[in-house]
Amino acid sequence: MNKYSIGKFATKVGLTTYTLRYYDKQKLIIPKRDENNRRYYDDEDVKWIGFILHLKGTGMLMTEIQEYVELRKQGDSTINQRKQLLQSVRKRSIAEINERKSHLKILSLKIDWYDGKLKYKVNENFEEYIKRFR
Amino acid sequence: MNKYSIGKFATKVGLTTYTLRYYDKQKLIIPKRDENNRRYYDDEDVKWIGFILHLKGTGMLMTEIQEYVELRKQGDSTINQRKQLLQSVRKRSIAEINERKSHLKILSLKIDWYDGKLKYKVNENFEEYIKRFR
DNA sequence: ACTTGACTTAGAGTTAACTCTAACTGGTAC
DNA sequence: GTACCAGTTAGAGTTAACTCTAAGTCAAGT
Repeated sequence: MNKYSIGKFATKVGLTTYTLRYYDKQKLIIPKRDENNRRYYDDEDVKWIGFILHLKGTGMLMTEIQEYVELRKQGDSTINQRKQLLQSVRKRSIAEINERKSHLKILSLKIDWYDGKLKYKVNENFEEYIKRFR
Repeated sequence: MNKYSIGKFATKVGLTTYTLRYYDKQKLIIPKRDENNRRYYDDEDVKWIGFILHLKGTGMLMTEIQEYVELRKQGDSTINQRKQLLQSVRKRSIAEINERKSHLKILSLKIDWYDGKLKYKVNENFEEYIKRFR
């Protein structure tokens, strides 16, 4: 099994040693220690941090990930709870994406409207323009 | 033309008076003043704050909105610059959505994997499971 | 021997966008 | 006449997630 010092691991996963010590303190990922009390990470940790980064990428908060870690530590009896936790994050994340998309649509319409002004010298105001779409 | 005090306007647009004074200070939306130096907002401001909130909703930063405001103040000669600014925000926002979606896909797969464990007592590990999709 | 990289605790600084408090003034409505 | 809403400046506090510094120790590698 490969062993990585905090520095090597940081490079491998694209984080800084500061962040990793911070995650350790926050109990997101707690590495083992060698005989000199130095942290070392293994390939399981590579998988685990990878998954954590996916969770973060969905907008899951650190406190929620901590909760997830707690449940995980308790073993298979908490699988249903973990699933529910992820489902609620999923729901929220999808809602956030949809909201952002709807704002993005307005922004896109504004760009189109500018295009109309620039290319065809259209002079309808944006509020009227926007009504004709959506 | 309707006039709104800061309090009425705050209620109307769903912000607080603190936030509106902050936006004033930040030059996002600068209302007119009455004879007693009190801010008042009109229907143009309603439209404008609405648009600002759409911009914010796309993830556009306040500094970028300030830049946009600056250009707008300079009149029609800056339309092309404004369009370009919005296009760059649009591009970034779409990229962020796509990234979030890709993380969300992994999270969804994990939920499905939990389902397999719970309903069908499947025992394949997640890393193997995940390889079969995407 | 010396550099490098690890360790510790404790706490300060950063970023973005608010959010609120203090302490005071002043016009409007009931 | 008093409550209410507005105004001001200045600055502190909040949230999330880092990010970095200080000041010191300790062990391995060249």
